[in-house]
Amino acid sequence: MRPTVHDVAEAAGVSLATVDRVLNRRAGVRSTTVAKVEAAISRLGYVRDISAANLAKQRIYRLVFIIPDGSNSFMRRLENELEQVKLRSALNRTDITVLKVPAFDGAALARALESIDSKTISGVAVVATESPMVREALARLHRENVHVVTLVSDAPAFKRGDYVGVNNVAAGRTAATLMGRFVGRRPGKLALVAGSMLVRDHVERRMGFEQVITAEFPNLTCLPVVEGRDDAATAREAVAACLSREPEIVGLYNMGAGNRGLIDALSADRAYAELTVIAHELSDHSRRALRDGLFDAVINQDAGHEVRSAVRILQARIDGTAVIDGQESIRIEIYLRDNLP
Amino acid sequence: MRPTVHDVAEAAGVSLATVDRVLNRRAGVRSTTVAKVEAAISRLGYVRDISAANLAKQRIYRLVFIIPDGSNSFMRRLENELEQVKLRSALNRTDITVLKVPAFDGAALARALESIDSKTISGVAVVATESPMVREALARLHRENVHVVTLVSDAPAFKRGDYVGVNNVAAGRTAATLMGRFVGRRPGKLALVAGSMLVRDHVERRMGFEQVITAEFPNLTCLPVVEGRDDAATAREAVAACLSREPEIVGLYNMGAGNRGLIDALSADRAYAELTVIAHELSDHSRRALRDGLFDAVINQDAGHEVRSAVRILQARIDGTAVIDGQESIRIEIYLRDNLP
DNA sequence: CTGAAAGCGCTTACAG
DNA sequence: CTGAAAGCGCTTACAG
Repeated sequence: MRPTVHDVAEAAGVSLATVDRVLNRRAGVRSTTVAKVEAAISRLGYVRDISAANLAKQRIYRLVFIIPDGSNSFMRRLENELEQVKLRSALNRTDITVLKVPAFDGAALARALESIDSKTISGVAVVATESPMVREALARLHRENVHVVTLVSDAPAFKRGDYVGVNNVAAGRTAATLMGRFVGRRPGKLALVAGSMLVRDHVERRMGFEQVITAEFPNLTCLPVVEGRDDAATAREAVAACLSREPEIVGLYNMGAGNRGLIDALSADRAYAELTVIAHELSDHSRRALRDGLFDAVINQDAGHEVRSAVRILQARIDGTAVIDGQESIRIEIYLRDNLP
Repeated sequence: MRPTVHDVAEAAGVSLATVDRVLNRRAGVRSTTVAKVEAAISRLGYVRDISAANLAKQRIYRLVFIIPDGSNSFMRRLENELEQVKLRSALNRTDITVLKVPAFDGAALARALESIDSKTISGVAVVATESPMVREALARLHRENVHVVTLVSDAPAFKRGDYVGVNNVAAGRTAATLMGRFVGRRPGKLALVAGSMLVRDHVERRMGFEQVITAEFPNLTCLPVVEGRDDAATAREAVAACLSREPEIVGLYNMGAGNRGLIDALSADRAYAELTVIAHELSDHSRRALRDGLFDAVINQDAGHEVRSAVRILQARIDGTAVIDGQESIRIEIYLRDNLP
């Protein structure tokens, strides 16, 4: 049988209340008493039963998730996964509030972060936009003991939280290797499409992509990045213009959202079916494009995994327990039409 | 506040004990009483707190995992992940016993299954070998209310359990698409290496691989399968012989274990560096081969995910709660040197 | 600075 | 067939 607080209390010659004080590092215990209890704990190999503790405490993990508003389908998928988690959240003594803020808007994000009451909220997960105001707002939460996780897009200047998302430089490199290998040895140009070069993920993916193309596929050259604003109509126009302007294009890499617009542009001319196309994020549209052969590969991150991971990490930080790294590391997934889940 | 058993008891005008009897479908309650309690439950929207129930019951989930013995490094990885889970298992009121049996040996597996005492064990996860004895042993467990999960390798004839693993036909198809695209348009032959054509996973991977090569890459032809017995030395000899016998080989697909032998054979002649090589399962050896450019892609399934998933599913089946499909579906992962975790 | 007693949401003998 | 009381492993006022 595992030892309990009763065993510790008896072994240390103190009461349950005192054991509890030591376990929870509450002030006001004589240091010799603390030592006695700690000795008993390590002698017995006592490990606290967190479920029982949470039951007694009637602890509820109050978490806030802040994600971008708008039509970006990956963000909507994230929101949908959050809804799923909320349905089961009562069972985990977890209460999740979702806040939506305008995309690419540091000031709005900072305001949302400032609105968080550290008295009632114990953890925050946020799709970060980089800005000094955001950084300061995150720092305030950290000072007030609110645990922070950055989700999908990191804020490297803020070092006090966990990041749940992929390494986007590596994701760009992965796309480039697939592109180079799929295109083969013939020479040609590559069209690059991003949402905005102001967003960190897209900048990083581009960097990784160009690194590999330059170093390993000298037959290919990258054209300047076309910005689609993560919006279907804008992306369609931008891609169509680029494709008609540059007849030597052999491949296209969309590192942002707006796959719907991209698909429309590619469907406009049967000659485009020859292009090697690599995009990000699985959705109904990108799945169909893979099945139809319009896309050759999709790089994905699992939104459900990210949401569940962020919740588990916040809970672990709040409880002070360990995080299982293997379980929480988000993979750079490659999908062909053959391995779609 | 969520309603509790006290609220239900009061609303139904009965005692806690009776509420508990109804909740746990214990016999010996008058049907009108059952109806009253069930009405109260649904009226209040009562949901049982499983942690509290497990605390009161002092429930321990006693699980047995049966995996193949031997040098197959994927199986050793599975075993290692099980050790990790066991380290944390006391926290989850879970007790896991690992049984190792000779690989490819249905009789030995059946004996291990027969040794399981259904009085004390409530769930079993097993890397299945197909045989009538195994099927009967699994059926016995099911009859005696032991929940069963097949792990990595399914036993389709036994339909009463969950399968935690990948679709191996799809995995073979995925390998073939990568092979065909990486090789390009030049004609040539493909070497296929398996552990044994008696194992279901390998048969299925081969089927998927050949389907796609035949249908979509007419420039390529698959050579007869070479058996490496999932053993390094045997695999090395078999591959070396095949490569020297067939000068027109442009690609090699290893659908089994034994990557170490494969790597040795490929390292023997610098000309082999030109080959497109696709293998299964990430390990120290296959990672290095990817980094060195000896392997072009590795198809993987996440052993840690599989073990944790099997545990969660067994717990859910024992508790009668829902499983989260998205969380438990095992992905066919593709790794290039760029997206290694 | 420390302890006795009640309580978190369940389940379990035991008694009737 | 049903209920009162104690207990699972913790925490929390409250009293001293």
